[in-house]
Amino acid sequence: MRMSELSTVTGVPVPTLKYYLREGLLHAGHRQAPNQAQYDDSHVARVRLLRVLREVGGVPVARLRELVAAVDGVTTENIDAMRAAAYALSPVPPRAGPDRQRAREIATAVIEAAGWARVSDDAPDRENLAAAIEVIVGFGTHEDRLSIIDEYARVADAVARFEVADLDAAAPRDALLAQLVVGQVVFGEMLASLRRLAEEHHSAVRFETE
Amino acid sequence: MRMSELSTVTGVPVPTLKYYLREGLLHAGHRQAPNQAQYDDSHVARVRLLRVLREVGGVPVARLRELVAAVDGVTTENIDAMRAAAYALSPVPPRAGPDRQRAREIATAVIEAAGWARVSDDAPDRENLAAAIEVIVGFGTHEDRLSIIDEYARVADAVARFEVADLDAAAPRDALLAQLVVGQVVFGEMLASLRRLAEEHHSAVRFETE
DNA sequence: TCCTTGCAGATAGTGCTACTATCTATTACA
DNA sequence: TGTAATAGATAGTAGCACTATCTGCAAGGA
Repeated sequence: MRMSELSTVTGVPVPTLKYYLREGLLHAGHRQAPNQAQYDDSHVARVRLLRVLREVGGVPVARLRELVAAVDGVTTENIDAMRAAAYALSPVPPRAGPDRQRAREIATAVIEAAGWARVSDDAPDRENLAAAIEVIVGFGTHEDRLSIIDEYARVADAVARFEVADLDAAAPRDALLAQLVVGQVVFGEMLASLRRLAEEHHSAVRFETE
Repeated sequence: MRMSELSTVTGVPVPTLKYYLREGLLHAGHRQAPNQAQYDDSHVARVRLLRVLREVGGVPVARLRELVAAVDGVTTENIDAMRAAAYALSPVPPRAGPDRQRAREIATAVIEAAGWARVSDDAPDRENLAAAIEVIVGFGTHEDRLSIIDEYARVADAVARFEVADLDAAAPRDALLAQLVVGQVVFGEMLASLRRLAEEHHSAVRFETE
């Protein structure tokens, strides 16, 4: 198919497709002449993945680039590509405050308590977790808030267990990673929405009846 | 205190404070001369709230304006201010695809099944939830993925229940909202990090041992 | 064959957001 | 007294994600 057809099929304007090509987010079409190229289903799939990540996941284009590099890497094992994709979805942790070191220790303890032995030492979410814990520790006077973290970890474990089990191991890597990434982003957004809805309900119950 | 002191106390540059004044996010100081005004603790609290919302919550300034209107409204109840804060934290839903209507019906059913009767009809997260469901339905062939949504809702319910119980109802409104926002955002980030860590562990277990 | 349409590649421009800088006239305070 | 700070107004900036325009060339129907 030609670019205009790719555009109509995906609903993405031609200039935007060109932009994605320039940015290396979309692989070039099969060149047939200096100014002619053919696109196929792999392009359609890639564009759809990019749009889901941008629109649903709010992933910035710079992140998409790293992520796409992981998806396209031919030399790495599946697990390495998946790890790279997962890392690309981690936000940049906020700058450390005075309690960060202590928070890091708590984070390590939480990960150990959850039994996540296969998490690598340089996983960026170790730092993100520490950053969140630092804020929680620094904000309230309640030390007992920390007891809830292991509870959260159990919840996360159950969710992740389901999602990983749901992956289709036989799928080609593109599809496998797309499934992982879409699962992470979309299910993550869904959980966030559900959480806000639940909070609206419970705060209404609490503050309207007092 | 004068503006420069407000600036050093909050860590926000003077031009930014002036910007917030212009935008109506920060109430004017107590005027003592045509070019002199005094600021007090209420200004410090407000600036802190604004920064928490912007930096931690990523709330756009346009949203802050709505939120501040709710906070400052003298006639509104706490619950209205809290609802406004919660709405400000909801992302703008992606544009609807062909399955959105069906997704909306599923979303409504999920909310009902969870027992969240106090969620208002115009809660933006109804649409966000529908958007996420639409992607899930549209992406995979598995219809049985939908069964997990109620599971997620139960998790969200437990989390929200804890967080709302932890709020200090006696605190001044700016502080109460800051607490709500920090709770929502930070606990949300923490849960997301834990989720990615758990996914790394479980996918390592699954894909390295196969 | 002509001629309209589409294409690739390059460069430049747009719209939005959240500040940031500069200017003027005035005031505080060491 | 004079330096620094202030309010208010206006203009400028940086980053992001596109979007528009231009050039030379190719494709495919009339």
